[in-house]
Formats: sequence, C-alpha cells, structure tokens
Amino acid sequence: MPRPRSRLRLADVAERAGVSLTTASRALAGRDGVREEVAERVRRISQELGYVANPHARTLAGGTASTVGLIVHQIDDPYFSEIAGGVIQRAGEQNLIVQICHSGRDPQNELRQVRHLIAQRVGVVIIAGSGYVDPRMEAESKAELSAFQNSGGRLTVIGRHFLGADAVRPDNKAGAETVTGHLLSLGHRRIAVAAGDARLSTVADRLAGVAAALERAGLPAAGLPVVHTDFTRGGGRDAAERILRDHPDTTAIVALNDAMAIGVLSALREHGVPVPHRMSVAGFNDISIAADLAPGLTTVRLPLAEMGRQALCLALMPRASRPRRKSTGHALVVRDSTGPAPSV
Amino acid sequence: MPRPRSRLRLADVAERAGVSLTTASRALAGRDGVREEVAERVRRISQELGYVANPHARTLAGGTASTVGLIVHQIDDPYFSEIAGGVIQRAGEQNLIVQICHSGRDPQNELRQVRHLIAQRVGVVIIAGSGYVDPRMEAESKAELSAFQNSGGRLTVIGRHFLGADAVRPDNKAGAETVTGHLLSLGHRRIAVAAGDARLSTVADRLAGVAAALERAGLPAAGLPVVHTDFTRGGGRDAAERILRDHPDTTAIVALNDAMAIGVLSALREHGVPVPHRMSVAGFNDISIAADLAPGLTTVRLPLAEMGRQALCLALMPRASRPRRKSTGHALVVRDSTGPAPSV
DNA sequence: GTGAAAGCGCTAACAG
DNA sequence: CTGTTAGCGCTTTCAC
Repeated sequence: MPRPRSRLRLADVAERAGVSLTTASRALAGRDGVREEVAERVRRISQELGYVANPHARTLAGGTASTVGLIVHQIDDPYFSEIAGGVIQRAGEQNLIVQICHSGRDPQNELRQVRHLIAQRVGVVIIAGSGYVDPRMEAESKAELSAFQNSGGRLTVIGRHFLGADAVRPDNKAGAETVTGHLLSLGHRRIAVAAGDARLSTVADRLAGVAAALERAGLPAAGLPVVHTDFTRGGGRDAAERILRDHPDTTAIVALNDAMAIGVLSALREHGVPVPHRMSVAGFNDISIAADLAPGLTTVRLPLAEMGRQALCLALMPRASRPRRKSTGHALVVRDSTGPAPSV
Repeated sequence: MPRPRSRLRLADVAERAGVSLTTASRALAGRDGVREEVAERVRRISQELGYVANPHARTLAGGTASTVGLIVHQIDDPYFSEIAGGVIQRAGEQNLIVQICHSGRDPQNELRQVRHLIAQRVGVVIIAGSGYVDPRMEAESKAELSAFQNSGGRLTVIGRHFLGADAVRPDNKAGAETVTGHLLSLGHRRIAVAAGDARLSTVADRLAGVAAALERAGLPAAGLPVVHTDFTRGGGRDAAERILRDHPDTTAIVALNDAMAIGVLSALREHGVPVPHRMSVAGFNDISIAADLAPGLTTVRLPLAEMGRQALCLALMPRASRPRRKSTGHALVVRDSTGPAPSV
C-alpha cells in the first residue's frame, strides 16, 4: 500500500498559531509550561483545522502508545466477545484503539501474540481467559510480560492467576459454590460435573467451589463424578453422553461454563431426557443467550462487559506498587433448567 | 506510560551482518538490489537475533501500515463476532493486527471511527454491517473513505452497498426469497415479517426477497404485514407482540435476522404460542447459537467467518480497476421452528 | 550492488 | 514561559 496523502502536521498548527513546535506540542498534550491563553489558542486552531496527531510519529518519539492489545481465546465465543465489548466501549471513551488477537488457548500461540503486540509497542496488554494450573506452560509468556511491565507497559489479566499484574478476578470458586448449593437445596444428591480441561485454572477453581458446597452440606466430595472434556459446547455434549452412560442415576449436571451447558442441553434433548424434570442443568457465566435457551439456563452471572471495562480502567491507572485485584462478584440466576430433584 | 526499553534495531542487524542500513532494509523487505547471498545472510542474522521491525518507524518512514481496521456494529453481537473471527484468523496468517471499533450503527459515530482509523494510518479498513438506504446518511463517511482509497488505502465492505469499494455481498434478497418459499411450500399463506429499521439497506433487500417469493407464488405482496422495529432481539420481541395483536391469524413469521428471531421466539413462548404448531418462525444469518435454540431455528445460512476472511483477502489484493464483488451464496437450514401451516 | 544522507512527524532535553 | 536542537527507527532518493 502506497503512502497516504500527507495530512496536517503539528507544524501547520504551530505556524497558524504563531508558536513553535514545542509549544504547540505542549499545548495539545495539556502539559504545563504554556501560558493558558496561548494553549487555548493552539487548541482552538488545531480543532478548526481538524488536526489529528500521527500516532506513529508520537510513539516513535517516545510518547504514549495509544493502543491496547487484547488477547482472547476466540472472539466469536460469547464469553470473550462480551468482555471485548466492554473493553472497546471503554477504549472509545478515551480515543484508544483496541487490537484483538486470538490465543486459541494455546500457550505457544499466546506467546506469539504477546510478542507481536509488544513488538507493535502497544501501551497496554489485556489477557482474557483462563490460564493453566501448571506455571511451566506459561513461563515464557510470563517472562515476556514481566519485561513488558518493567519497561513501562501496563498489563491486566482477566480470569487468570498472574501474580504481578493487575487482575480482574471472576468469582469462580464462590460462584460454583453458590450454584451447587442451589442444586443441593433443590434436593439433588447425585450431581455430576461437566468440566473442561483439568489443566485450566478456571476449571480447577470452579471445581473447588463445587466440592466446597458439597462438603459444607456434609456430602462426600470424593465420589463426585467429574467428566473432563473440552471447555466448549462440543465438550459439553461429550460430557453429557458420558454422564448418562456411566452415572445413569445422576439428577443434576453442573457445567463449568455456559458453552458446555449448551452442549449438555443439546445432548439431553437428543436423548429425550426432560430438563429439569428428569435432569437439572446449570451453567456458569451467564452469556446473554443463556436467557433465550429453552429451558432458560440457570447459571452464575458474571458481569462480562463490566469486567472488560474494569480491566481497561485498571490498565489506564498508573501501575501500583502492588498489583490490584478486582473481584467481580457473582449472582445466581435461576431460570428453568433447574428444578426439584425427581423423587425416584 | 513511559517508553519501552529499547529493543533491537535494524542498525544492530546491519552491523552484525556487516552491511549498511539501506542494504539491511532492502534485504528484509525482500526488495532487489541486493546480492542474494548478502540478503540471505542478513535475513539469517535478523532471525537469529529475533529482530522485529518497529512498525511505527516503518509507517512513519512511509512504508506499509500493517494494521487493518475493522468497524462493526457491536462486537458482542454474534453476527459481527463471527465475521470478526474470520478477519482475525486471516490476519493472523499474515502477521497483521486487527483493530476493532464499534459503529453502533450510527453514521455519525461510524464517521468518527473511520476518521480515527485513517488518522492511525491503517492500511486496510473493513466495514461490516448494513448501511442506510439513503445515501445522504453516509455521505461524509463515503467522502472520507474515498479519499482514503485514493491515497492508497484499501477498503472492503461487508453487506453494504458502497459503490467504489470491494465488497462481500450477502445473498440478502435471494436468501429471503428462499426462506419465504420454504414457508409457502409448507402451506403458509398468512406470513408476517419482523423487520428492522426500514432505512437499513439490508432490511430493504431482504424485504424485497420476501416480496419476490410471494409474487412468484402469485400472492399479493401488497398486504404483507411488515413490522419495523429494532434490528435486535428486543425488536423481535416487540414485533412479535404487534403481530400477535394486529394480525392474530398469522401462521408464520419471517424475522429478518436471527437476533430478531430469537426475540420473536421469546415473545411467543411467553404468550404460550407453540412453535411451530401454531406459528412457524424463521430467521436469517445462521449465527451459531441458532442450532441450539429450542426449537432449533430454521434460518438462512451465511458463511459468516468466511465472509470475514474473504473481506480481508480482497483487501490484501491490489486494488482492481473496477471494484470486486464477492457474493456469499446462502443455504436454507431447516430446523424445528418451521412446520406445516396449521389447518384452521 | 551498495552506502550516505535526508527526512517521515513528533517529543524531549536543553537553552534562553 | 518559550524556542532550538536532537533524535525515535525506518525507508528512500541519490550518489558511488
């Protein structure tokens, strides 16, 4: 692509305003060291001319990189697109631009994206989505990201245990405890879990919440059937099949995210298992479609878009001496996919 | 944000390779004017060192801006997130980065985003989503985008009539004709349409398809009840309410996109109207959740992710003397939300 | 074929 | 408070 037509430069504004480049630069950046009256004039002229700074020149000269890099598993997964929506909305208010990359939940690929973003000199990196329990899988990314932070880059993670970075932390354990408690209070005693890849920290955390609820109720968490498959709709289908086959007396399935819950519902429908009369199903996240499934999905609501906003807000604040943690809170949303345990 | 630590520069690579900056630059850009043997050595050294060019310096110096700007209505709308997924995937293969902005379907805001993207010196702009029938609403954006193209920028639109830019064109009219034909063949004669804002070109095109199918069947398209509301789930709900109230003998509703169809289904469920026994419902787009609704949504499939890919592919080819058009094709996906017309 | 030198548009020392 | 002077890292004439 050939070069764009030459646009207005700061020099043009400065000339029109009868000041030097420096003064114009300072005035527009809102830095002080300029008489307010002069600054005002420069700003007005810049406005009139429709001047917009060249971000590349600005970044190159050592200023602020006004882009934020967002790494998600897949943008067409509602969990991530809702979070991304929040990030983009917040960015728009600040005239920042958001660059989105896919990690595909693959540490190697994520590393590539992290490097790419850093090479692009973004000022902010936000990583959304579960990490792995085993720190070794992410060691390289971490190293790269630490260096990024040490050189002044801002990093925020959403739903990931990354000590040393500001974090938005979904209420994974507590949420899972709440939804399991809901099932228990409906009289369910034979609960099974459709879980994602056991190596994912989110899966581990939510699983811990399920176990905690069981224990609190004085039930043995040890015998809890947990089926680990993909953390996706397809995984949910597989999990449901296996639960139906291996644990036929199950009366409730906790899916560790809504995508899996959707898969579970789909499999149960195929098998003619009525929900919730014969089997209750609960999800996690409350992606917006959850309300429109039939039956409506009982799930744990996380404020997804808000989480995206928050993540960017954190990143936009100067780095604190100790990483900040924002917990999301959660809310149980009871719809029609859960009901009293069938009295066998 | 302070400046990032200084990274490897081209000068470092050049020095290591014992050549000048110029030669190194040429070698890495794959331009000729360098002995192949030397070029090879430079590339190898650059590789070993892990050198990545500073894109800002490159862009500033007048080279290629290796970012693509994607404007969507809202990223958390599945129609757009699936398209975006395709764009991002293709971009990843090329080591390009995708910047995403929301237009909110507001021409003024879209204009802002277009300007912002152009000011960022992106090399490619992709605009996804319907435009308005009235060209005046988009005149400003068009002017800006034409200038962008004339200065060498590449533009592709998805689902928008923008003469003068490469375009991916969803099969709106034909698709609507197909799905309406499906309903007619099931014996439906009292069909109503849940349509979005009448000023949207996509709505107009799909509506034309519905009318065409009716006429082809020898039915008067004139009396067709068309309810114009928002092109969203909420709009679908409103439309269904109105159809139920004003045209109680309707046996089938064509929603002009899946989001509206979801709203229609939701309203019908609330009113206790059985689908498809008392009312058939069809959508448009086949967003991935369509298969998981209950009843499964009969809809017109558009290859959403593929459309995103295609759009970027078009943009990556050199501009043709005449704008290229890629039609998407479409497929009717019959699920459980449509059935024979009730024999009253 | 190869290199030296001049910018791209901006910010940031450093002087006044 | 304001202006002058160097670069930021790269591409690109223009000489050799």
